[in-house]
Amino acid sequence: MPSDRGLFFNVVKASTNCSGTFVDEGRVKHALCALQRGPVRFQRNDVIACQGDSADYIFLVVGGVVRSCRTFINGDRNVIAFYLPGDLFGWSDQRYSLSVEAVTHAMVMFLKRDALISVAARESKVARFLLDKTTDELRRSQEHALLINKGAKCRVATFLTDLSNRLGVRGAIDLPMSRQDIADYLGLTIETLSRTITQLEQLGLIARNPQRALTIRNNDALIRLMG
Amino acid sequence: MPSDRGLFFNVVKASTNCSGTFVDEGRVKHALCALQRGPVRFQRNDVIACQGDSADYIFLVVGGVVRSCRTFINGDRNVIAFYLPGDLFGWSDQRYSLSVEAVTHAMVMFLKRDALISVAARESKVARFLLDKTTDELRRSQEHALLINKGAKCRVATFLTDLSNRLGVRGAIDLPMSRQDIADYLGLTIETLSRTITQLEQLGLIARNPQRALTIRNNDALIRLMG
DNA sequence: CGGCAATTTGAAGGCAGTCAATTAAAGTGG
DNA sequence: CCACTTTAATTGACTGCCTTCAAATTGCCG
Repeated sequence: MPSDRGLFFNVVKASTNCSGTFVDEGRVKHALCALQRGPVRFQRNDVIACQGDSADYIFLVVGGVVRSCRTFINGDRNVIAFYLPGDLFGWSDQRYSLSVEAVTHAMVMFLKRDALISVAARESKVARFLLDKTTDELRRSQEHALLINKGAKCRVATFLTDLSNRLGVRGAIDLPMSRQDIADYLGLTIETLSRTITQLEQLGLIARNPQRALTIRNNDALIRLMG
Repeated sequence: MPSDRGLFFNVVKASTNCSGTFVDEGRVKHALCALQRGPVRFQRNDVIACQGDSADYIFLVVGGVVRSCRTFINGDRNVIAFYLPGDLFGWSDQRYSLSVEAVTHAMVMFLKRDALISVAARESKVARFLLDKTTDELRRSQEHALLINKGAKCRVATFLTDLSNRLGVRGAIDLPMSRQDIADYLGLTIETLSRTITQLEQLGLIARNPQRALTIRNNDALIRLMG
């Protein structure tokens, strides 16, 4: 793992996939170092940022899994997205409209938004990085909105397939998040989620493992369920 | 209305809200002119871009209303978003994952994506403009995903409130889109949508007008329904 | 081993969907 | 301008999926 100092620079550099193309690597590195705070460690379910807080920072996940969600006055909660290492998010003006919380133990880097934008104004590689990350998240969000109109089996099948892709694992998926997290993300109750998982198990598409892990037994059938 | 030539430049300039801050206005204008095609006129329900097409262009709505949607093999359709004049959208790599269609007669400007990105690399104002538009759309998309988990009355109330805000009208809203469009956007059937509108009417929150127009009679109660 | 939280399973109810019919509105041709 | 056709929108009756409420089970951590 790289040193914390310059970590964000390394992420940008790796992401833009073009070593040595910064006009002045030292200067860029220095600028990015100056605006980064952390990474900060968080425990499971810690609140990283709260809806309503002044939106001064953009977040970069360095380790673990993070969720962004909204909690309503009646206690209902919706999870908007899960973020994995390398994900950059948290664009708001004025105040956060969503809370950010640690799903697992997590390491998160805080990037001062204004400073980040002014670095982007000088360094087109950084600007490009921000745009790429944001369009990625937009695509994800749109797919998420589409997903919520489907039946429970499709939602769960899609969730499991996407997650195993994002985690880069084949076969056994060690679910980082609770049933409640998944249910709130998929717009289901935990009961319906649990029943749906049971159905997929009985159909032979997946198997339950110890801990929270699941094994995909019939990937093709799972993908077919996604429609 | 401004001349078509340099239209995109004028949009960027107006949006960045800082006249005279481009280092070389003439050069920037020339660069932006070179990458823009159109605006092109479309009739109601015309397909502007089709899911699966090579994603070479970004779209800027100049007039009318546009929708982006996905149609599934079984014929189901979901509307992801409606775009109004000034909205910029269509980020995909390789191929569009959504179709873009005219809701009303519409004028759309086509911006070559690669050219746009390379202009953005040289002009930080343009890069900032792209990032702002994209984060705006991301916020909208996330709110949309949240909306679909709510009851029908809340969805419709939120839709009407948001639309009247975006259109900048008070009282009477001349709905630009069909019931089917709205239903597909809200994740409801047209029957449920129709019944819900009737309910809101009977509650005295809205009134039906000739054409497709609606009048908001009790804005506070409508906002209360949004939760 | 005991206690608490998370998950699973069961039974009953509600909200939106489906199927079908009616009404209203928009487009066409005489 | 009106009769006719076609499409969009509304209304009704019934079904089904997911939710709600409740209980049992499992798993985790002291």
